[in-house]
Amino acid sequence: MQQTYHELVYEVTRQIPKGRVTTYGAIADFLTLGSARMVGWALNNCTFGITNIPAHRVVNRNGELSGRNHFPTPTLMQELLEQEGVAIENCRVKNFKEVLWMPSEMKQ
DNA sequence: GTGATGACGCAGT
DNA sequence: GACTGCGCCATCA
Repeated sequence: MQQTYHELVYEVTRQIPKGRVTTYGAIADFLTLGSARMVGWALNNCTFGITNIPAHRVVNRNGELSGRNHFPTPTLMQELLEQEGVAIENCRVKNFKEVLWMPSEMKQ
């Protein structure tokens, strides 16, 4: 069993604290994947069985819920984030900078 | 085996 | 400040 990108991405995504969000770039940089696209691709596989992966906490560099279209319902992502205390404005994370969480914080 | 696509990011214009 | 084009690696047709 090889720890592919998905495994790593899943693990990192699972470590995202409640009320916080991270970006594809942050994960890509932390895992040194080389490109944020790999993260999106990995999460795409994750949605295959929406397990315990809070993919709704992963947004793009702009803080936009770019992946909402891949959820059962486009609003689910926003709903979940709002329930966790993350303010969403026009499909974008409000105070994105304040709720932004980086994988490196996981170790601290 | 080749071409196109993907839940993105960055540099250049 | 906003938009466009290119690159990243892997998977699918």
